Amino acid sequence: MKAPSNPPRGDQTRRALIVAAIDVFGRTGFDAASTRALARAAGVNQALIGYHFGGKRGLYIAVFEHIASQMQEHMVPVAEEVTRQLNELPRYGAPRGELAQTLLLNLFDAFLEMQGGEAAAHWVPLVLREQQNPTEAFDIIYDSLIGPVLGLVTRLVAIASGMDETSEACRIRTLMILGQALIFRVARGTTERQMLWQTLTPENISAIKQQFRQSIESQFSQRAILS
Amino acid sequence: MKAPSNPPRGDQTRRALIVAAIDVFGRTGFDAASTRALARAAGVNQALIGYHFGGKRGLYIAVFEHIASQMQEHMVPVAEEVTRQLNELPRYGAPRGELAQTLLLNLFDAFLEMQGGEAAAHWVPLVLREQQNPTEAFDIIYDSLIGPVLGLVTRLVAIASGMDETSEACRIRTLMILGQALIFRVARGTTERQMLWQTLTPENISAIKQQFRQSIESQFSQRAILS
DNA sequence: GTCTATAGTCGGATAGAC
DNA sequence: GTCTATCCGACTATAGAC
Repeated sequence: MKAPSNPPRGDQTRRALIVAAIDVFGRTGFDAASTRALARAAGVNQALIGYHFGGKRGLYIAVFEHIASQMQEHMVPVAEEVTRQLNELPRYGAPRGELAQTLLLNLFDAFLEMQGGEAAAHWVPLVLREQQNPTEAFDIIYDSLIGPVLGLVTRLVAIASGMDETSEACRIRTLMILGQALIFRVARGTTERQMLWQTLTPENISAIKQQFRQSIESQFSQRAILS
Repeated sequence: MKAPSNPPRGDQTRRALIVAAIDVFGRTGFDAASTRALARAAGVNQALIGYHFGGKRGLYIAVFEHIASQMQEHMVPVAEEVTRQLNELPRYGAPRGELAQTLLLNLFDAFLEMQGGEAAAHWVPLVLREQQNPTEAFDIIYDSLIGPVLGLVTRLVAIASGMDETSEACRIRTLMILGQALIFRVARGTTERQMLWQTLTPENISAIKQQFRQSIESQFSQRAILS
Protein backbone atom coordinates (compact mmCIF):
# COMPACT_ATOMS: atom_id res chain seq x y z
CA MET A 1 0.00 0.00 0.00
CA LYS A 2 1.43 3.31 -1.08
CA ALA A 3 0.38 6.58 0.52
CA PRO A 4 -1.28 8.77 -2.12
CA SER A 5 0.63 11.79 -0.87
CA ASN A 6 3.97 10.17 -1.63
CA PRO A 7 4.40 9.67 -5.39
CA PRO A 8 8.11 9.10 -6.08
CA ARG A 9 9.56 11.69 -8.42
CA GLY A 10 10.53 9.12 -11.00
CA ASP A 11 7.01 7.76 -11.27
CA GLN A 12 5.67 11.25 -11.78
CA THR A 13 8.14 11.83 -14.60
CA ARG A 14 7.35 8.51 -16.26
CA ARG A 15 3.64 9.17 -16.07
CA ALA A 16 3.94 12.73 -17.41
CA LEU A 17 6.00 11.48 -20.34
CA ILE A 18 3.56 8.70 -21.22
CA VAL A 19 0.50 10.93 -21.03
CA ALA A 20 2.15 13.64 -23.10
CA ALA A 21 3.52 11.09 -25.55
CA ILE A 22 0.06 9.68 -26.32
CA ASP A 23 -0.84 13.16 -27.47
CA VAL A 24 2.36 13.95 -29.37
CA PHE A 25 2.79 10.54 -31.02
CA GLY A 26 -0.90 10.56 -31.86
CA ARG A 27 -0.71 13.88 -33.62
CA THR A 28 2.47 13.41 -35.59
CA GLY A 29 3.46 9.75 -35.63
CA PHE A 30 6.56 8.10 -34.24
CA ASP A 31 9.19 9.49 -36.59
CA ALA A 32 7.95 13.04 -36.70
CA ALA A 33 7.77 13.29 -32.92
CA SER A 34 11.09 14.54 -31.61
CA THR A 35 12.36 13.72 -28.15
CA ARG A 36 12.60 17.47 -27.59
CA ALA A 37 8.89 17.94 -28.35
CA LEU A 38 7.97 14.95 -26.19
CA ALA A 39 9.97 16.26 -23.25
CA ARG A 40 8.62 19.80 -23.62
CA ALA A 41 5.01 18.55 -23.72
CA ALA A 42 5.61 16.59 -20.53
CA GLY A 43 7.45 19.45 -18.87
CA VAL A 44 10.54 17.39 -18.20
CA ASN A 45 14.12 17.28 -19.39
CA GLN A 46 14.88 15.66 -22.73
CA ALA A 47 17.55 13.39 -21.33
CA LEU A 48 15.02 11.74 -19.00
CA ILE A 49 13.46 9.84 -21.89
CA GLY A 50 16.69 7.91 -22.26
CA TYR A 51 17.00 7.41 -18.52
CA HIS A 52 13.47 6.09 -17.91
CA PHE A 53 12.62 4.32 -21.14
CA GLY A 54 15.97 3.66 -22.77
CA GLY A 55 15.08 5.88 -25.72
CA LYS A 56 12.25 7.12 -27.88
CA ARG A 57 11.27 3.62 -28.95
CA GLY A 58 11.01 2.50 -25.34
CA LEU A 59 8.65 5.37 -24.57
CA TYR A 60 6.56 4.39 -27.58
CA ILE A 61 6.19 0.85 -26.27
CA ALA A 62 5.30 2.15 -22.81
CA VAL A 63 2.59 4.27 -24.42
CA PHE A 64 1.01 1.19 -25.95
CA GLU A 65 1.12 -0.69 -22.67
CA HIS A 66 -0.67 2.27 -21.12
CA ILE A 67 -3.30 2.37 -23.87
CA ALA A 68 -3.85 -1.38 -23.62
CA SER A 69 -4.49 -1.20 -19.89
CA GLN A 70 -6.85 1.77 -20.35
CA MET A 71 -8.84 -0.13 -22.96
CA GLN A 72 -8.93 -3.15 -20.70
CA GLU A 73 -10.41 -1.10 -17.88
CA HIS A 74 -13.26 -0.13 -20.20
CA MET A 75 -13.89 -3.44 -21.89
CA VAL A 76 -12.88 -6.34 -19.64
CA PRO A 77 -15.70 -6.00 -17.07
CA VAL A 78 -18.30 -5.88 -19.85
CA ALA A 79 -16.71 -8.77 -21.73
CA GLU A 80 -16.66 -10.88 -18.57
CA GLU A 81 -20.31 -10.17 -17.84
CA VAL A 82 -21.24 -11.04 -21.41
CA THR A 83 -19.30 -14.30 -21.22
CA ARG A 84 -20.93 -15.17 -17.93
CA GLN A 85 -24.46 -14.63 -19.24
CA LEU A 86 -23.68 -16.52 -22.40
CA ASN A 87 -22.43 -19.57 -20.51
CA GLU A 88 -25.36 -19.58 -18.11
CA LEU A 89 -27.86 -20.11 -20.89
CA PRO A 90 -28.96 -23.54 -22.12
CA ARG A 91 -26.92 -24.70 -25.08
CA TYR A 92 -29.88 -24.74 -27.43
CA GLY A 93 -33.24 -23.09 -27.50
CA ALA A 94 -35.12 -20.25 -29.08
CA PRO A 95 -34.08 -17.38 -26.83
CA ARG A 96 -30.37 -18.06 -27.37
CA GLY A 97 -30.19 -16.13 -30.65
CA GLU A 98 -31.95 -13.12 -29.20
CA LEU A 99 -29.76 -13.18 -26.12
CA ALA A 100 -26.64 -13.21 -28.28
CA GLN A 101 -27.93 -10.18 -30.15
CA THR A 102 -28.58 -8.35 -26.89
CA LEU A 103 -25.15 -9.21 -25.54
CA LEU A 104 -23.56 -8.11 -28.80
CA LEU A 105 -25.22 -4.73 -28.45
CA ASN A 106 -24.10 -4.45 -24.82
CA LEU A 107 -20.53 -5.12 -25.86
CA PHE A 108 -20.60 -2.54 -28.64
CA ASP A 109 -22.32 0.03 -26.46
CA ALA A 110 -19.29 -0.15 -24.19
CA PHE A 111 -16.99 -0.03 -27.20
CA LEU A 112 -18.69 3.01 -28.71
CA GLU A 113 -18.71 4.69 -25.30
CA MET A 114 -14.96 4.16 -25.10
CA GLN A 115 -14.49 5.66 -28.53
CA GLY A 116 -16.55 8.67 -27.51
CA GLY A 117 -14.05 9.77 -24.88
CA GLU A 118 -11.71 12.58 -25.80
CA ALA A 119 -8.77 10.32 -25.06
CA ALA A 120 -9.73 8.10 -27.99
CA ALA A 121 -9.05 10.93 -30.42
CA HIS A 122 -5.40 10.68 -29.43
CA TRP A 123 -4.80 6.96 -29.35
CA VAL A 124 -6.91 5.93 -32.34
CA PRO A 125 -4.38 7.38 -34.82
CA LEU A 126 -1.62 5.52 -33.01
CA VAL A 127 -3.42 2.18 -33.23
CA LEU A 128 -4.34 2.80 -36.85
CA ARG A 129 -0.72 3.35 -37.80
CA GLU A 130 0.17 0.08 -36.13
CA GLN A 131 -2.65 -1.65 -38.02
CA GLN A 132 -1.07 -0.60 -41.29
CA ASN A 133 2.42 -1.55 -40.27
CA PRO A 134 2.26 -3.85 -37.26
CA THR A 135 5.27 -3.85 -34.96
CA GLU A 136 5.88 -5.12 -31.45
CA ALA A 137 3.58 -2.33 -30.23
CA PHE A 138 0.62 -3.78 -32.12
CA ASP A 139 1.05 -7.18 -30.52
CA ILE A 140 0.71 -5.60 -27.09
CA ILE A 141 -2.71 -4.23 -27.90
CA TYR A 142 -3.88 -7.12 -30.05
CA ASP A 143 -2.97 -9.93 -27.69
CA SER A 144 -4.31 -8.24 -24.59
CA LEU A 145 -7.55 -6.86 -26.00
CA ILE A 146 -8.44 -6.88 -29.69
CA GLY A 147 -7.93 -10.61 -30.17
CA PRO A 148 -9.87 -11.86 -27.14
CA VAL A 149 -12.76 -9.41 -27.58
CA LEU A 150 -13.01 -10.17 -31.28
CA GLY A 151 -13.16 -13.85 -30.47
CA LEU A 152 -16.10 -13.20 -28.17
CA VAL A 153 -17.82 -11.06 -30.79
CA THR A 154 -17.37 -13.78 -33.39
CA ARG A 155 -19.06 -16.24 -31.06
CA LEU A 156 -21.99 -13.89 -30.50
CA VAL A 157 -22.36 -13.23 -34.21
CA ALA A 158 -22.35 -16.95 -34.88
CA ILE A 159 -25.12 -17.60 -32.39
CA ALA A 160 -27.21 -14.59 -33.38
CA SER A 161 -26.98 -15.37 -37.10
CA GLY A 162 -26.94 -19.15 -37.03
CA MET A 163 -23.62 -19.22 -38.87
CA ASP A 164 -20.80 -21.60 -38.10
CA GLU A 165 -18.45 -19.80 -35.71
CA THR A 166 -15.37 -21.12 -37.48
CA SER A 167 -16.52 -20.27 -41.00
CA GLU A 168 -14.87 -17.60 -43.09
CA ALA A 169 -18.25 -16.00 -43.71
CA CYS A 170 -18.84 -15.55 -39.99
CA ARG A 171 -15.47 -13.93 -39.42
CA ILE A 172 -16.03 -11.60 -42.37
CA ARG A 173 -19.39 -10.52 -41.00
CA THR A 174 -17.82 -9.95 -37.60
CA LEU A 175 -15.19 -7.63 -39.04
CA MET A 176 -17.85 -5.78 -41.02
CA ILE A 177 -19.75 -5.12 -37.81
CA LEU A 178 -16.57 -3.82 -36.26
CA GLY A 179 -16.16 -1.58 -39.29
CA GLN A 180 -19.57 -0.06 -38.71
CA ALA A 181 -18.52 0.95 -35.21
CA LEU A 182 -15.04 2.16 -36.12
CA ILE A 183 -15.66 4.20 -39.24
CA PHE A 184 -16.45 7.46 -37.45
CA ARG A 185 -13.02 7.61 -35.82
CA VAL A 186 -11.11 5.93 -38.61
CA ALA A 187 -12.36 8.17 -41.41
CA ARG A 188 -12.28 11.25 -39.26
CA GLY A 189 -11.78 13.69 -42.12
CA THR A 190 -14.74 12.25 -44.00
CA THR A 191 -16.89 12.15 -40.86
CA GLU A 192 -16.14 15.81 -40.22
CA ARG A 193 -17.26 16.86 -43.68
CA GLN A 194 -20.13 14.39 -44.06
CA MET A 195 -21.68 14.78 -40.62
CA LEU A 196 -20.42 18.29 -39.85
CA TRP A 197 -19.11 16.97 -36.54
CA GLN A 198 -15.93 18.62 -35.34
CA THR A 199 -15.53 16.24 -32.44
CA LEU A 200 -17.51 13.21 -31.27
CA THR A 201 -19.83 14.60 -28.60
CA PRO A 202 -21.86 12.37 -26.27
CA GLU A 203 -24.90 13.26 -28.41
CA ASN A 204 -23.10 12.05 -31.55
CA ILE A 205 -22.17 8.78 -29.86
CA SER A 206 -25.74 8.35 -28.74
CA ALA A 207 -27.00 8.81 -32.32
CA ILE A 208 -24.40 6.33 -33.60
CA LYS A 209 -25.44 3.78 -30.97
CA GLN A 210 -29.05 4.08 -32.05
CA GLN A 211 -28.30 3.50 -35.73
CA PHE A 212 -25.89 0.73 -34.88
CA ARG A 213 -28.62 -1.01 -32.91
CA GLN A 214 -31.08 -0.75 -35.78
CA SER A 215 -28.52 -2.04 -38.24
CA ILE A 216 -27.72 -5.09 -36.09
CA GLU A 217 -31.37 -5.85 -35.44
CA SER A 218 -32.24 -5.78 -39.11
CA GLN A 219 -29.20 -7.85 -40.08
CA PHE A 220 -30.19 -10.65 -37.76
CA SER A 221 -33.94 -10.37 -38.16
CA GLN A 222 -33.91 -12.78 -41.10
CA ARG A 223 -33.58 -15.48 -38.48
CA ALA A 224 -37.20 -14.82 -37.60
CA ILE A 225 -38.08 -15.19 -41.26
CA LEU A 226 -36.11 -18.36 -41.80
CA SER A 227 -37.27 -20.22 -38.70
CA MET B 1 -1.24 13.32 -80.09
CA LYS B 2 2.09 12.28 -78.67
CA ALA B 3 4.11 9.48 -80.20
CA PRO B 4 4.49 6.68 -77.62
CA SER B 5 8.16 6.35 -78.51
CA ASN B 6 8.89 9.94 -77.52
CA PRO B 7 8.38 10.42 -73.79
CA PRO B 8 10.27 13.55 -72.72
CA ARG B 9 12.92 12.80 -70.14
CA GLY B 10 11.38 15.14 -67.57
CA ASP B 11 8.00 13.41 -67.73
CA GLN B 12 9.68 10.06 -67.21
CA THR B 13 11.44 11.34 -64.11
CA ARG B 14 8.31 12.93 -62.69
CA ARG B 15 6.35 9.74 -63.23
CA ALA B 16 9.03 7.50 -61.74
CA LEU B 17 9.20 9.72 -58.66
CA ILE B 18 5.44 9.75 -58.16
CA VAL B 19 5.06 5.99 -58.56
CA ALA B 20 7.96 5.27 -56.22
CA ALA B 21 6.74 7.89 -53.75
CA ILE B 22 3.31 6.23 -53.40
CA ASP B 23 5.16 3.18 -52.21
CA VAL B 24 7.67 4.91 -49.96
CA PHE B 25 5.28 7.45 -48.41
CA GLY B 26 2.73 4.67 -47.99
CA ARG B 27 5.13 2.49 -46.07
CA THR B 28 6.68 5.04 -43.78
CA GLY B 29 4.65 8.24 -43.83
CA PHE B 30 5.63 11.71 -44.92
CA ASP B 31 8.15 12.59 -42.26
CA ALA B 32 9.95 9.29 -42.12
CA ALA B 33 10.44 9.18 -45.89
CA SER B 34 13.71 10.88 -46.77
CA THR B 35 14.24 12.55 -50.11
CA ARG B 36 17.26 10.29 -50.53
CA ALA B 37 15.12 7.17 -50.09
CA LEU B 38 12.48 8.54 -52.46
CA ALA B 39 15.07 9.27 -55.14
CA ARG B 40 16.76 5.90 -54.74
CA ALA B 41 13.42 4.05 -55.07
CA ALA B 42 12.68 5.97 -58.26
CA GLY B 43 16.20 5.48 -59.60
CA VAL B 44 16.79 9.19 -60.04
CA ASN B 45 18.98 11.84 -58.51
CA GLN B 46 17.96 13.32 -55.18
CA ALA B 47 18.22 16.91 -56.40
CA LEU B 48 15.53 16.27 -59.02
CA ILE B 49 12.79 16.26 -56.38
CA GLY B 50 13.51 19.91 -55.79
CA TYR B 51 13.72 20.65 -59.47
CA HIS B 52 10.44 18.98 -60.52
CA PHE B 53 8.23 19.39 -57.47
CA GLY B 54 9.80 22.24 -55.53
CA GLY B 55 10.54 19.94 -52.60
CA LYS B 56 9.35 16.91 -50.67
CA ARG B 57 6.00 18.50 -49.88
CA GLY B 58 5.37 19.21 -53.54
CA LEU B 59 6.01 15.58 -54.43
CA TYR B 60 3.58 14.54 -51.70
CA ILE B 61 0.84 16.71 -53.21
CA ALA B 62 1.57 15.34 -56.68
CA VAL B 63 1.18 11.84 -55.27
CA PHE B 64 -2.32 12.66 -54.06
CA GLU B 65 -3.29 14.16 -57.39
CA HIS B 66 -2.13 10.93 -58.99
CA ILE B 67 -4.10 8.78 -56.53
CA ALA B 68 -7.20 10.90 -57.03
CA SER B 69 -7.09 10.47 -60.80
CA GLN B 70 -6.53 6.73 -60.45
CA MET B 71 -9.52 6.38 -58.15
CA GLN B 72 -11.58 8.45 -60.55
CA GLU B 73 -10.75 6.12 -63.42
CA HIS B 74 -12.17 3.27 -61.38
CA MET B 75 -15.21 4.94 -59.90
CA VAL B 76 -16.46 7.73 -62.17
CA PRO B 77 -17.79 5.51 -65.00
CA VAL B 78 -19.72 3.38 -62.52
CA ALA B 79 -20.99 6.40 -60.62
CA GLU B 80 -22.21 8.00 -63.84
CA GLU B 81 -24.01 4.86 -64.92
CA VAL B 82 -25.67 4.58 -61.51
CA THR B 83 -26.77 8.20 -61.64
CA ARG B 84 -28.17 7.74 -65.13
CA GLN B 85 -30.22 4.69 -64.19
CA LEU B 86 -31.45 6.39 -61.06
CA ASN B 87 -32.68 9.45 -62.93
CA GLU B 88 -34.39 7.42 -65.64
CA LEU B 89 -36.71 5.76 -63.17
CA PRO B 90 -40.11 7.19 -62.22
CA ARG B 91 -39.90 9.33 -59.13
CA TYR B 92 -42.15 7.08 -57.11
CA GLY B 93 -43.22 3.48 -57.32
CA ALA B 94 -42.55 0.12 -55.81
CA PRO B 95 -39.45 -0.96 -57.77
CA ARG B 96 -37.57 2.23 -56.89
CA GLY B 97 -36.36 0.92 -53.53
CA GLU B 98 -35.16 -2.32 -55.01
CA LEU B 99 -33.40 -0.53 -57.84
CA ALA B 100 -31.58 1.71 -55.37
CA GLN B 101 -30.41 -1.36 -53.51
CA THR B 102 -29.12 -2.92 -56.73
CA LEU B 103 -27.33 0.26 -57.75
CA LEU B 104 -25.81 0.55 -54.29
CA LEU B 105 -24.38 -2.94 -54.65
CA ASN B 106 -23.03 -2.12 -58.13
CA LEU B 107 -21.28 0.92 -56.74
CA PHE B 108 -19.72 -0.98 -53.88
CA ASP B 109 -18.72 -3.87 -56.10
CA ALA B 110 -16.59 -1.41 -58.04
CA PHE B 111 -15.31 0.07 -54.80
CA LEU B 112 -14.35 -3.30 -53.33
CA GLU B 113 -12.76 -4.28 -56.64
CA MET B 114 -10.63 -1.14 -56.49
CA GLN B 115 -9.57 -1.97 -52.94
CA GLY B 116 -8.59 -5.45 -54.05
CA GLY B 117 -5.85 -4.19 -56.32
CA GLU B 118 -2.32 -4.41 -55.05
CA ALA B 119 -1.96 -0.68 -55.59
CA ALA B 120 -4.55 -0.05 -52.88
CA ALA B 121 -2.25 -1.56 -50.26
CA HIS B 122 0.10 1.36 -50.87
CA TRP B 123 -2.24 4.30 -51.05
CA VAL B 124 -4.71 3.28 -48.35
CA PRO B 125 -2.23 4.07 -45.55
CA LEU B 126 -1.59 7.45 -47.16
CA VAL B 127 -5.27 8.34 -47.29
CA LEU B 128 -5.80 7.07 -43.75
CA ARG B 129 -3.11 9.34 -42.39
CA GLU B 130 -4.77 12.27 -44.11
CA GLN B 131 -8.11 11.26 -42.62
CA GLN B 132 -6.63 11.56 -39.14
CA ASN B 133 -4.91 14.83 -39.82
CA PRO B 134 -6.39 16.41 -42.94
CA THR B 135 -4.16 18.76 -44.90
CA GLU B 136 -4.30 20.23 -48.38
CA ALA B 137 -3.65 16.72 -49.71
CA PHE B 138 -6.87 15.39 -48.21
CA ASP B 139 -8.96 18.08 -49.91
CA ILE B 140 -7.65 16.93 -53.28
CA ILE B 141 -8.99 13.45 -52.78
CA TYR B 142 -12.13 14.41 -50.90
CA ASP B 143 -13.35 17.09 -53.28
CA SER B 144 -12.68 15.09 -56.42
CA LEU B 145 -13.95 11.71 -55.32
CA ILE B 146 -14.95 10.88 -51.74
CA GLY B 147 -17.41 13.75 -51.38
CA PRO B 148 -19.31 13.28 -54.66
CA VAL B 149 -19.46 9.48 -54.41
CA LEU B 150 -20.57 9.62 -50.80
CA GLY B 151 -23.32 12.03 -51.81
CA LEU B 152 -24.55 9.52 -54.35
CA VAL B 153 -24.39 6.69 -51.83
CA THR B 154 -26.37 8.73 -49.33
CA ARG B 155 -29.07 9.24 -51.94
CA LEU B 156 -29.21 5.52 -52.69
CA VAL B 157 -29.37 4.62 -49.01
CA ALA B 158 -32.20 7.09 -48.52
CA ILE B 159 -34.25 5.59 -51.33
CA ALA B 160 -33.51 1.98 -50.41
CA SER B 161 -34.31 2.48 -46.75
CA GLY B 162 -37.09 5.06 -46.97
CA MET B 163 -35.14 7.48 -44.80
CA ASP B 164 -34.94 11.21 -45.40
CA GLU B 165 -31.79 11.86 -47.41
CA THR B 166 -30.91 14.95 -45.41
CA SER B 167 -31.43 13.36 -42.00
CA GLU B 168 -28.56 12.70 -39.62
CA ALA B 169 -29.68 9.08 -39.28
CA CYS B 170 -29.37 8.51 -43.02
CA ARG B 171 -25.86 9.94 -43.16
CA ILE B 172 -24.82 7.85 -40.17
CA ARG B 173 -26.11 4.68 -41.84
CA THR B 174 -24.28 5.63 -45.04
CA LEU B 175 -20.97 5.95 -43.21
CA MET B 176 -21.58 2.65 -41.43
CA ILE B 177 -22.02 0.94 -44.79
CA LEU B 178 -18.77 2.49 -45.93
CA GLY B 179 -17.16 1.16 -42.77
CA GLN B 180 -18.25 -2.36 -43.65
CA ALA B 181 -16.41 -2.10 -46.95
CA LEU B 182 -13.31 -0.37 -45.63
CA ILE B 183 -12.54 -2.34 -42.49
CA PHE B 184 -10.46 -5.02 -44.20
CA ARG B 185 -7.90 -2.52 -45.46
CA VAL B 186 -8.17 -0.12 -42.57
CA ALA B 187 -7.65 -2.66 -39.81
CA ARG B 188 -5.08 -4.58 -41.79
CA GLY B 189 -3.24 -5.96 -38.79
CA THR B 190 -6.47 -7.28 -37.29
CA THR B 191 -7.64 -8.67 -40.65
CA GLU B 192 -4.37 -10.54 -41.03
CA ARG B 193 -4.71 -12.22 -37.65
CA GLN B 194 -8.48 -12.72 -37.69
CA MET B 195 -8.86 -13.97 -41.27
CA LEU B 196 -5.36 -15.37 -41.73
CA TRP B 197 -5.12 -13.36 -44.94
CA GLN B 198 -1.65 -12.03 -45.71
CA THR B 199 -2.86 -10.00 -48.68
CA LEU B 200 -6.27 -9.38 -50.19
CA THR B 201 -6.53 -11.90 -53.03
CA PRO B 202 -9.29 -11.81 -55.65
CA GLU B 203 -10.86 -14.76 -53.81
CA ASN B 204 -10.89 -12.77 -50.57
CA ILE B 205 -12.49 -9.81 -52.28
CA SER B 206 -15.08 -12.11 -53.79
CA ALA B 207 -15.95 -13.50 -50.36
CA ILE B 208 -16.19 -9.98 -48.93
CA LYS B 209 -18.48 -8.91 -51.76
CA GLN B 210 -20.78 -11.83 -51.06
CA GLN B 211 -21.10 -11.07 -47.35
CA PHE B 212 -21.46 -7.38 -48.08
CA ARG B 213 -24.35 -8.16 -50.41
CA GLN B 214 -26.09 -10.28 -47.79
CA SER B 215 -25.61 -7.62 -45.14
CA ILE B 216 -27.09 -4.88 -47.34
CA GLU B 217 -30.01 -7.05 -48.40
CA SER B 218 -30.94 -7.93 -44.84
CA GLN B 219 -30.53 -4.34 -43.65
CA PHE B 220 -33.02 -3.07 -46.21
CA SER B 221 -35.33 -6.08 -46.23
CA GLN B 222 -37.41 -4.63 -43.42
CA ARG B 223 -38.95 -2.49 -46.11
CA ALA B 224 -40.67 -5.61 -47.35
CA ILE B 225 -41.95 -6.21 -43.86
CA LEU B 226 -43.14 -2.67 -43.30
CA SER B 227 -44.89 -2.20 -46.62
C1' DG C 1 16.78 11.30 -10.49
C1' DT C 2 17.69 15.36 -12.90
C1' DC C 3 20.28 18.50 -15.36
C1' DT C 4 23.72 20.73 -19.14
C1' DA C 5 26.45 20.10 -22.92
C1' DT C 6 27.86 17.84 -26.83
C1' DA C 7 29.18 14.06 -29.91
C1' DG C 8 27.78 11.94 -34.00
C1' DT C 9 24.37 11.32 -37.56
C1' DC C 10 21.16 12.42 -40.98
C1' DG C 11 17.86 15.37 -42.91
C1' DG C 12 16.11 18.93 -46.94
C1' DA C 13 17.45 22.24 -49.89
C1' DT C 14 20.41 24.38 -53.36
C1' DA C 15 24.56 26.31 -55.97
C1' DG C 16 26.88 25.50 -59.91
C1' DA C 17 29.19 22.36 -63.46
C1' DC C 18 27.74 19.82 -67.41
C1' DG D 1 17.21 18.19 -67.17
C1' DT D 2 20.55 16.04 -64.63
C1' DC D 3 24.42 15.59 -61.73
C1' DT D 4 28.00 16.38 -57.63
C1' DA D 5 29.06 18.60 -53.60
C1' DT D 6 27.91 20.96 -49.68
C1' DC D 7 25.59 24.02 -46.28
C1' DC D 8 23.22 24.15 -42.22
C1' DG D 9 19.71 22.91 -39.20
C1' DA D 10 17.64 19.19 -36.32
C1' DC D 11 17.78 14.98 -34.50
C1' DT D 12 18.91 10.91 -30.82
C1' DA D 13 21.68 9.35 -27.52
C1' DT D 14 24.92 9.86 -23.80
C1' DA D 15 28.79 11.48 -20.76
C1' DG D 16 29.38 13.62 -16.65
C1' DA D 17 28.31 17.35 -13.04
C1' DC D 18 25.10 17.97 -9.37
